[in-house]
Amino acid sequence: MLKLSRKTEYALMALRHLSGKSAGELTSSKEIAGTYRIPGELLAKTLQQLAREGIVETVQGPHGGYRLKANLNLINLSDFIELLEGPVALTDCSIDNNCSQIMTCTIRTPIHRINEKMKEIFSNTTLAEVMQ
Amino acid sequence: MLKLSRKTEYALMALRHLSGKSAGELTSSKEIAGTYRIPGELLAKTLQQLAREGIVETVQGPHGGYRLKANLNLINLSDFIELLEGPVALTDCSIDNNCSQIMTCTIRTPIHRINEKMKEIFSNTTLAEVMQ
DNA sequence: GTTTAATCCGACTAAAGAAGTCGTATTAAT
DNA sequence: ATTAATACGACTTCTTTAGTCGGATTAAAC
Ligand code: FES
Ligand code: FES
Repeated sequence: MLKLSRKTEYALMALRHLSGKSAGELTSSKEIAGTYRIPGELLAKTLQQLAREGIVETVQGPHGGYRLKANLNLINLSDFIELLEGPVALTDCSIDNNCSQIMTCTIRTPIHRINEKMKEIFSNTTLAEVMQ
Repeated sequence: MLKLSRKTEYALMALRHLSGKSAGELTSSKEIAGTYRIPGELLAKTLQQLAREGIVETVQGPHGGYRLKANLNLINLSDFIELLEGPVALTDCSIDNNCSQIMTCTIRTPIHRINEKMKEIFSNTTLAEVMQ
């Protein structure tokens, strides 16, 4: 139904929170979850994923937490979404060819065209812009 | 995950099939389902919905079936998708305000901006173009 | 007027995906 | 040693989507 997953939403909110902090400052996932009433465990896992991808940095142990690592001006929304929820594809066949309709489908090419335009919007939007 | 539902896919394929027929000619839902290996009952229900919306016309009884009614140049993809699967909204709050995060959310406005661009793409595409 | 081949439509079930929870391990400051 | 944080996989629950079924209606053909 063309909706972003909550995971993506939470990730964006977390990044915005982090980008409001002074450089190097650490924030616990608990603080963020508490502020926005987000399920803590879920946010934690999401932040861990962002850490693996080099978007945030983590410090373990008491007083540990997360802080921004990547430059949000250099990450586009398309890559970010694909990171968290897989390929941006209106249909299965938009990316790979695992679509069950592939042999008989008559709308593949036009849908693909629209898909490209959609991806373009996301590609042309940086995470920094989403934080504004 | 930003994917169209199968219902929408099937509906588009059916419309394309119908638009290949000569004006006034009837096609049974069974013929279409058979051609593209689509579950018959599901396609039938979808066509019935399109009929209620005035996009196709139906004739009951033996030798009955469906034929195009609306001009596909005059229907945009945005309306079509919304007809079949509800509002095009990246988040719950993009349309109504039923989002659970509404009080604390910090990314509402930027997401809304992107949502508008996305809808614009769909609005600027007619069904006729998708049939090409 | 009976049979038949189609649409009609709601209710149901099954499958898939998303969201959230839990348990346990690791890390490092105090 | 204790504590407060991250790390991470497995699990459960919830929601949505996909598909099926049963029975009604319609109208052509015989
Ligand atoms: S929808 Fe996948 S081939 Fe057309
Ligand atoms: S996602 Fe709904 S208010 Fe932000």
